[in-house]
Amino acid sequence: MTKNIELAEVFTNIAKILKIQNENIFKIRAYEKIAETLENMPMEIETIYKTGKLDEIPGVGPAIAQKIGELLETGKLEYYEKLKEAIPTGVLELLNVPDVGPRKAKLFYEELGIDTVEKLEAAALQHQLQSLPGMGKKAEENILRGLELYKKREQRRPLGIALLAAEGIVAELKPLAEVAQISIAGSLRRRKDTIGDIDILITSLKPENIMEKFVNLPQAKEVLAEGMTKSTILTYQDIQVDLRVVPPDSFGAALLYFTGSQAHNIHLREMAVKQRLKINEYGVFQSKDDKKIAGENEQKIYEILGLRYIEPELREDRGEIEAALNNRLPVLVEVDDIKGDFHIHTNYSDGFNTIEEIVVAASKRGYQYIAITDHSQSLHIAGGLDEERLLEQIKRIEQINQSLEGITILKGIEVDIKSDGTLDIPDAILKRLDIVIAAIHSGFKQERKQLTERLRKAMENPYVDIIAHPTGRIIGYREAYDIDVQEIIQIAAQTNTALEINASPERMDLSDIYVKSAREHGVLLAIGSDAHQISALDHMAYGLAIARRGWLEKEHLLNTLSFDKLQARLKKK
DNA sequence: GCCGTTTTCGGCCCGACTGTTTTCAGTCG
Repeated sequence: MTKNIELAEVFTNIAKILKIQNENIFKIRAYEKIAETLENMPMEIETIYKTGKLDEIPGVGPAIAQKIGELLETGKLEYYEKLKEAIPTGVLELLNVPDVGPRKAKLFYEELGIDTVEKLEAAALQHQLQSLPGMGKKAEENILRGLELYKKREQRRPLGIALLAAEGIVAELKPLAEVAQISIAGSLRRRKDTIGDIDILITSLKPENIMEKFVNLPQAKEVLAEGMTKSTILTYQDIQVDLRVVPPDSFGAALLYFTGSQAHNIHLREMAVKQRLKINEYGVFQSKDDKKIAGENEQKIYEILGLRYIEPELREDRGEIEAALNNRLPVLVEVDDIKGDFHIHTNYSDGFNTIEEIVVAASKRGYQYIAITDHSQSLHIAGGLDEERLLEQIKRIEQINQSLEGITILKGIEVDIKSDGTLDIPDAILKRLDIVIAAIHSGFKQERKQLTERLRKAMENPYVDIIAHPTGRIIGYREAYDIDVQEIIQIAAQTNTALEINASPERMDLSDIYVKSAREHGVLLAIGSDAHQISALDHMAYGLAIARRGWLEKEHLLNTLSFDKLQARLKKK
């Protein structure tokens, strides 16, 4: 795990403990902010520390700079150790139970010695909570329900899963006569790679029927809350869905607010305050007389603040507001810009479809080219191709290509990078391909240095065009392997190797912050669907989401090149 | 604890809902 994430966790926990201790909320926010900054930073904090530039990071002052230094130098933090003596880490876990916040956690710990979720449940079942000050029967019941939700609550879902679920619900609600406008909001609208819950926004003057329909949806397993403006259900997939209804003239303000991110919203509201304005989910208001001056559309709200419209994918407070202010927002790549797919498997290895079936499907999607990239021999389990079968496939593709019009199949391979960094198909064969993508599929547990060197060696190979799924993470199943992504980006720039945005919903690799960093280092990105069947060609949309979240314009993406220009950009074979 | 196109001290985003309350605290997004 990278140091950034480790440090972020320490600062998050400090914030939680301080909350329980009822410290100054702004001090707490300072710790929360640095934790978030660390999580969102593509650079290693250690690198910045070594160059003595910690204080250039927004939100880092003398106190936090000292703490980062101490953590990096000693691996420990005296201040944090002291705090943990007062509030054990187990108590912090209580905060993850819905309806338990810092005040109740403190109450339960101090009055009943509750320092684990298990103890909390036992106490609730024995009705020990309802007699505590400020508690009551209802409150205790709510905690029990919170515990059920806590146990059910899955990890964050891949974007692909959540998006399908949300689109299903929108399709049910949209036809209702009372619905004026409907939109997906929240992190789903921002197309974040993983989704906690689904937010849907509707405008209407008559919400009753809409709410009625919503809580009785076939997808709804359980109703968690039901009100006039806000209801929450749990689906059979255990995904929480929030529906909010506002009047039509607040659509823009509500959409802005419910889309977030929270950091983006706070930044906008701070700007508004300086202009003697107030923004809430109903509109933009003048401070002097509370007069509403905007609300019906998002664009107008940005305009009033002196900003260009900011696409949802950019709203993470990662510099997009400053860019909008200076008219320097990227012109994000769009779906129509995509001319082809660089990562597709067939039934030559572990895919389901034939080359012919895939090319027909790709053609329907308007692609100019696709790369057939089956696994190579080391991946026995996936029926990887040895030299002989690869040569056979090359021949086959050349045959098929002769009969095609408007689309070309690129002869390719997803070649395995062996543990010593060599490839398991010799250069003499790679040379005969149009495109080579290389990937690590084994030896994930190697040391950081060794893994990074492995990738370096692969990128230095004169025939390797793209590194597939560069960090190897699988969402909810496997952590990224321990590579120095920043160094990989630099090597990619030096060797003119593209990095893949693997669009498979459980991979989504590279992730947005590294994509943005790659862009800044002049590295080209290449989206690959990693499709193993025709329907998965549509995963391209998820790859595009990452590209847009990584600030990519058309020119940063290999997939936007016409077939002719693409050939000129690939390494010479 | 951080920060500065009114400030190096005094600010720091905004509101809904719920439950236990006689006016508000806690939680959530």
